[in-house]
Amino acid sequence: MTRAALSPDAVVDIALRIVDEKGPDALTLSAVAARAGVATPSLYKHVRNLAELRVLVSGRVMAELTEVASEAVLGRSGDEALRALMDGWRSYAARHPHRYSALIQAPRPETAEAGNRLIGIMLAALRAYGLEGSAAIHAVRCLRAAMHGFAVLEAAGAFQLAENLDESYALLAHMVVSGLRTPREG
Amino acid sequence: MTRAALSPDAVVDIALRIVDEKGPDALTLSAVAARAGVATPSLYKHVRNLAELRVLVSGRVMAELTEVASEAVLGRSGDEALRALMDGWRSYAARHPHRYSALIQAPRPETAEAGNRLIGIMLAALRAYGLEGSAAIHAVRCLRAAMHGFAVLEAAGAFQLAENLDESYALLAHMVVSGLRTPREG
DNA sequence: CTCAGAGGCTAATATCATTAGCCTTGAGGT
DNA sequence: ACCTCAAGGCTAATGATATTAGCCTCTGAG
Repeated sequence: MTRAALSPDAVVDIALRIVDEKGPDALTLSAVAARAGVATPSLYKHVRNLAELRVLVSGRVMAELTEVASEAVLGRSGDEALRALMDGWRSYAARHPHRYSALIQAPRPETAEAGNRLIGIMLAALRAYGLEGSAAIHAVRCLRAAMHGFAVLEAAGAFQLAENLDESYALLAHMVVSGLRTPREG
Repeated sequence: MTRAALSPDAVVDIALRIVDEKGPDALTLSAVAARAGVATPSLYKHVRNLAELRVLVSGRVMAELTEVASEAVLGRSGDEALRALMDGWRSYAARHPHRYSALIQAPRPETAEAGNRLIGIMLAALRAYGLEGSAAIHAVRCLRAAMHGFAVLEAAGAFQLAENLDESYALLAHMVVSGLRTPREG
């Protein structure tokens, strides 16, 4: 390494700080360069372009979320594991709303393995429900939709009323659990 | 009206067409002006700026969604109403994925009444479950999170596996219904 | 027939992203 | 001790885009 200086990871670090402070829309190469104390074009030595930087940021967020999720599930099973996963997920999103909003949902090869790991954790959290094959996939999708939907709306400040959000989320968790336990008619 | 020409509504129409065809990120004043056959600055005679245009677009989408939702709930009640609402919601999002992605969740005064109407419809769809006060609010939040989460992920192409999406969504609906019907342990 | 204003236009400015091409420095081989 | 070369910075230049200012021209109301 010819110089101390920047590196792709360092650029992503700075990007994350900007996202946290001013939201995903404020993530611009100019802003990153300014913080790095470097001219904008210099960043291209570390990152292909803005689009790629966004993907890298998203990947980092996904990794953090995976960390949180995996810790939540560790040593638990059944409803407890599921609730812990859901709580961890929401709490991460609530702690870092901008960062969570920077998550790119459209599948990208660069974040494919991180995404798969995350899905693996959800599958693990559902293991106790004895879902087979496709049933497990459907369950993961629903779990993901529920968690993500709530997280997005909460991060956007879309829940305006005074009612306690923890209670709302507890109901959401109850829906997931009872939906998995209750047999489906016809 | 001094001229046939443009109008705020016409501008939004064009904006919607662009969003539909190329996604929300392609919505730019240049693009709108080009389609309108007008110089970019002329648009400022009809719309305050790009941010406002986005809000107007979002308002239009919200109104359409309200229309779909209200039609779905009309003449139905109980599980049937809830499922019809959910199906209508998802089908709108699937039919117009870009448009759906252009929905702004952060509450804005300009779209407040449209949002309230939408929430009113969700409340109506839940009426048969006999929820009182706060309980109804929590239920609406969960319903909204579930529908929105699934719609966002589906629109983004986040569900990669081959499993049938209708089935996944049916499970989600089942979760909501059974969560509302099943009593919650303490 | 007049005239005010709605609605277009051009010119100008600022911010970004991105590319091209140059320069310096330090790590390693000789 | 040198030499070289590439990594990593830099400046200059280009091209979108948004936005503002200020001008011009119909058109419809009086």
